[in-house]
Amino acid sequence: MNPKPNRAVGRPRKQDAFLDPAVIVEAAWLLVEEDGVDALTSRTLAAKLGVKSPALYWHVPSMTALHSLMVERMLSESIRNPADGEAWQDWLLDVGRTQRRNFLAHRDSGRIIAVAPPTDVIRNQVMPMLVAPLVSAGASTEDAVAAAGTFASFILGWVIYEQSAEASSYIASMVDTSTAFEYGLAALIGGLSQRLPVL
Amino acid sequence: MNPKPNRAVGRPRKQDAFLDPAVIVEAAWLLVEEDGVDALTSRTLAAKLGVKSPALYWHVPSMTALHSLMVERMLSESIRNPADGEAWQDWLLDVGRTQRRNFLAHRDSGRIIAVAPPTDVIRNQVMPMLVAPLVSAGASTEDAVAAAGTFASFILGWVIYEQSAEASSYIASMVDTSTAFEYGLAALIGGLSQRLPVL
DNA sequence: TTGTTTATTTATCATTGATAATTTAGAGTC
DNA sequence: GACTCTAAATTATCAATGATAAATAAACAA
Repeated sequence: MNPKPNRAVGRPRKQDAFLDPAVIVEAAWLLVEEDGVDALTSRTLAAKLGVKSPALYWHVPSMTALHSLMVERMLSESIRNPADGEAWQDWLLDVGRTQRRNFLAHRDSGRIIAVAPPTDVIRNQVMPMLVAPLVSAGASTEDAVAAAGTFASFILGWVIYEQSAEASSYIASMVDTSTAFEYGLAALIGGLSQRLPVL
Repeated sequence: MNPKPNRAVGRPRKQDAFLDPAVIVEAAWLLVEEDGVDALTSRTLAAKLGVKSPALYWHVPSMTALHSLMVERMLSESIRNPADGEAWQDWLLDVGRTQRRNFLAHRDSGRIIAVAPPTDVIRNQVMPMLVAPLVSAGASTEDAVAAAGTFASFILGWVIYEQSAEASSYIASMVDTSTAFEYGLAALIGGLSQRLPVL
């Protein structure tokens, strides 16, 4: 249950805890998924890893930095390049669905994204993966960045509301949430298609 | 400087502090705008009001509830009904600009929205003000709620990114942020226009 | 064997949200 | 005017939290 992988060469330590940032991030998501983000404290997380809380600070500089790493991990798993010959609209539609699904699979992820500064990986790898296909399709950098930002904003905002118990029960009392998301996603991509002089 | 309005009838008290939720919310926004949301603690807020922190709990049940009231206040000031004969597209465009402007005028408001459960006022007054004009224009309830949710999600997500120093400096290094917002807002409303079978 | 580096623990802080117990001052009644 | 009642604050106090310093132990190098 506790992530205690094979001890690597040259690594030390008393018991076989063997921490590193990836292991900590993994455990952090597990903890959040079980008990919610308010239960994610340095002590509860350390306990889950069979360790005392100051040990975490050897590997991760702060709780905020950990939040950023958690987001980095989730985002990296939620983006892909278009397949050969895949229209950017189809690709973006699929990425939107994937992102919503993955974000919802990580409890409270919207709140965590909202407070976590983006890491270098997010800025230099993840975001470019969203922008580049639009540029490749013929959009200007300005338009592509605006479109990607619009898309990312919609997904983030949507998931925040959907993950809020009060907000989502309110929405769900009137519409099917997934249907509404599909509606919004299709509208957004449709609107972008009108504006981006590409395809 | 400190909000200490005219003492109302029947109200007590030693010095002339005279607290109530509205005064507390006002002071909370001032504090956040000066020092950021991380500086908003029960003690700093109480100090700003010339009071000790437990006094706040007589008027507001918790810090989270205060966040919700702060959001309620800001949202209430960021929505209006369409004017007579105003097309819903024009109205929604203006509301989008107003919301972005007001949200940005309240430092860290995106983060606060993300963690604050919606109040009854938000659910029963603010959101309906966004949905009703679309229904009036002929949309089904389902479509109107989906469209309003999409709109609100975009605004929230956008402001969260724009208020994040790291995220917005990254965006601003490539595009003019306001231009990009206009682009996204126009695209979204254009996409909704295509889908909502209304004029 | 001794010393160095890496990773962890113990001990400790200041800050925070929140509550209990206490106190003070208007308002209403007589 | 004295007496009470209640609204609204204060003082005192907690447990939880993020974080750091100091001590410690295991692996490795010499």
